[in-house]
Amino acid sequence: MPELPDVEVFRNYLDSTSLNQSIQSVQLKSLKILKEISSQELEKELPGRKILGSHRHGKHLFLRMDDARWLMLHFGMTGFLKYFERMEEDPKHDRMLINFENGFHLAYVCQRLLGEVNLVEDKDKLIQEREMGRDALEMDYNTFKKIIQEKRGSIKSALMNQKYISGIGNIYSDEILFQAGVHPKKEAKQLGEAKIKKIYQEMRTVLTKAIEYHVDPAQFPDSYMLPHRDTDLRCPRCHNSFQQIKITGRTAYVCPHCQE
DNA sequence: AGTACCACCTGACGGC
DNA sequence: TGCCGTCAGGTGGTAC
Repeated sequence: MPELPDVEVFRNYLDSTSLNQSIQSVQLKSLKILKEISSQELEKELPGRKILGSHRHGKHLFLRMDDARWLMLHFGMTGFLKYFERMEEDPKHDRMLINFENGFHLAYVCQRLLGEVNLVEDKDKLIQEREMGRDALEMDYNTFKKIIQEKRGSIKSALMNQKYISGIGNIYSDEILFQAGVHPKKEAKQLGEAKIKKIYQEMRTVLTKAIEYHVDPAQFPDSYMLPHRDTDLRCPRCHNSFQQIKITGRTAYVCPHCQE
């Protein structure tokens, strides 16, 4: 799931459930989601603290703790959050459990263990150290244009490169390019200014709308690719079949008739 | 600076 | 029922 819109939905979910509550205890159930920090440190440092707010950068979620540190969550390909009271509701692949003093629990769930949890003093320093690009929804047009014009390779891999633009993954890059009528294999450098502008506008529209629809494909307009990806595999415009091609190892869906 | 390929992981699905 | 290959909305390393 977790591209920019998914993580924004997680953020809203967290904000409406888990803020300003004292943490009683924390359990790490898998060490594989930890890269820079030990389970002992998390289990020792978080109890007694509260989450005061949240910030999203691309696909990363940062939770601001009341000691000014940041709990960083990345969701890999299969992660999400769940807030619940009864332990029977604890999801199957819970990897970290935050137990609040009010009796509720927040689970960080990550089936394939490709996500990461970390606790840092300075989130901006981490963003810089890990060379994360500007968040896709925070990026102005001129910066976007410069990035696209300077990149070699396909427009799809340019959009998905987190080092330049943070937040867009396989699904939403397909959707943005479908809406813009641009073929994902098109060389970024060869795009004219009108097309770059169109892609930029569609990037904003698609990501914003996806958040509004709570990333639920059933709520997307029929004119979007997403609802058709897992069903009829047909282009809602021309009704021809979507083609599946490989671009830098990922499966891209494309309508050869509507995208050039 | 690109791409191709592998690795990290778990699990679902189709073919035999 | 079981085994096997393949694939999955992410990312990082390596070789070319």
